[in-house]
Amino acid sequence: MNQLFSKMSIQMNEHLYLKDPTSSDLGQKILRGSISLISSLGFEKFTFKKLAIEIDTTEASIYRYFESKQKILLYLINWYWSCMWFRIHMGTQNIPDAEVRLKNCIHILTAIPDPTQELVLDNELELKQIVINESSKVLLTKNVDDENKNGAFTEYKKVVEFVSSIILEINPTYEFPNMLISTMIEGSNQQRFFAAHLPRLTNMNQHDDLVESFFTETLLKVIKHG
Amino acid sequence: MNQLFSKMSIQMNEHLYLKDPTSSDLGQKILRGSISLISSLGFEKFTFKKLAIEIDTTEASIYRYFESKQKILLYLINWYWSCMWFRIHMGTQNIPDAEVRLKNCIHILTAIPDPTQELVLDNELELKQIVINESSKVLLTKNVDDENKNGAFTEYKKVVEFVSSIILEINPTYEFPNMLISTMIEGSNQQRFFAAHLPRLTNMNQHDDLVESFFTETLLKVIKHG
DNA sequence: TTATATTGATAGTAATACTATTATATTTGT
DNA sequence: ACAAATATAATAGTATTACTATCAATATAA
Repeated sequence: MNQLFSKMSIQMNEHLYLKDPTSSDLGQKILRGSISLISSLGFEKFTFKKLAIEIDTTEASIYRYFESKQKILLYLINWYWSCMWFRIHMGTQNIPDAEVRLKNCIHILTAIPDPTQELVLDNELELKQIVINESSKVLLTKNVDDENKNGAFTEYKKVVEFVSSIILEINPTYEFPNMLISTMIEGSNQQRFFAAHLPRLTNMNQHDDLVESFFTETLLKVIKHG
Repeated sequence: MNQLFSKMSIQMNEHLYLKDPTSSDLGQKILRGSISLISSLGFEKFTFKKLAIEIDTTEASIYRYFESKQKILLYLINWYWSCMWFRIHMGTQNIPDAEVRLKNCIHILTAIPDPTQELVLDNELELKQIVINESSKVLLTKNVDDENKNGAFTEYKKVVEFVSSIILEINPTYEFPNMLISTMIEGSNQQRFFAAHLPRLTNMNQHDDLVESFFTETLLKVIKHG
């Protein structure tokens, strides 16, 4: 049952749920339903009531799995980052050249994955869209520190540190590897949002996707001119 | 009365309010009060009821100035960007060397302003903090497109395009000036947030501020190695 | 087959995001 | 100085949200 959603098994942080949603039918309907509703309504208009109607259950039942809609979103985002962590491992194994490894990571972190080849989760594309549009709504809150203590962002931090270490292999004197990677990750999501809604803030449109090439060029220039 | 808050007069987009809040005593109390409450509570816990109590008026009176709390936040963000636009003009006038102009812009956009020298608004520091912590909550919504049509982001876009044009003066063949500047602006805010709450995503802490030096170094390397 | 856990059905509460109405000040034009 | 217009205060009310609580029905496991 664990594999229903994915080609890999993911161990999720237990502070994010009250009852493991992968362990039951209803739990999985909650995950599926929330992905689809958050995508379509946006996080502010997404409610447990609406989700209950959508998946034909009751608010009370959903509350047995998740404390709040914020926790569901944290769960989904964590799930996405576990998936990225997995893909980054796959994409850097047995590659001796650090620059090639870095380029693979940049690709994984900034490009929209090719649905015929690269997907690790069934709903990876929808999940990525949720990360792009909604993740700052649970990150930029007064209780980040509590969520952080509970490990809500561990997977994300692991990814950033892993890629930063590749940068240091290429240029051991480079001073800002973590800043560069977290800027790239957040920036790539923002640039996609801007391309869709505020194109004057970018140099691209929705049809020619320059995100990966922009960040690849930027990072290599910055790292190699130490 | 227009000058009560600032050393410059700012013409605010009239789609952002129902009644000009700079035109009355109550209006100015609403602005002051919302800046202080949004800073202390965070945007999600900020309500018109709480603001009404704080400034000793009623919800109904506040609703005569602003349609919703989202509009107040948009107003404040717009105000901040008008202020940045003004500072960027001041900081680039009569400077023939494009690289110096660019460095001044990077400073204005990424550094915390020196309170004894650089402030243009009384509440510029609080406003900047609100932009750092809250602006994505009105940007990343399903109605960005409507707000954008109403001109809610015009000042921001003007700033990005102005600085991008300086980049093109330095290197006319550079392909991604707007992406670089909007990534820098958003990134500098995020890096400050990370330094305060998720330091593993950065290479700094709250006490040694590397944001300006990181972005100055990055931008110059990227632009000049065409 | 009895005990246990899981879900459904229903109800209820406090807070939020508003709208509406009327009364009371305050300002302004003449 | 006074009527007219305007701004604000006071109060009430509604639909929705974000929960909590209770109890019955149903599936599952010992």
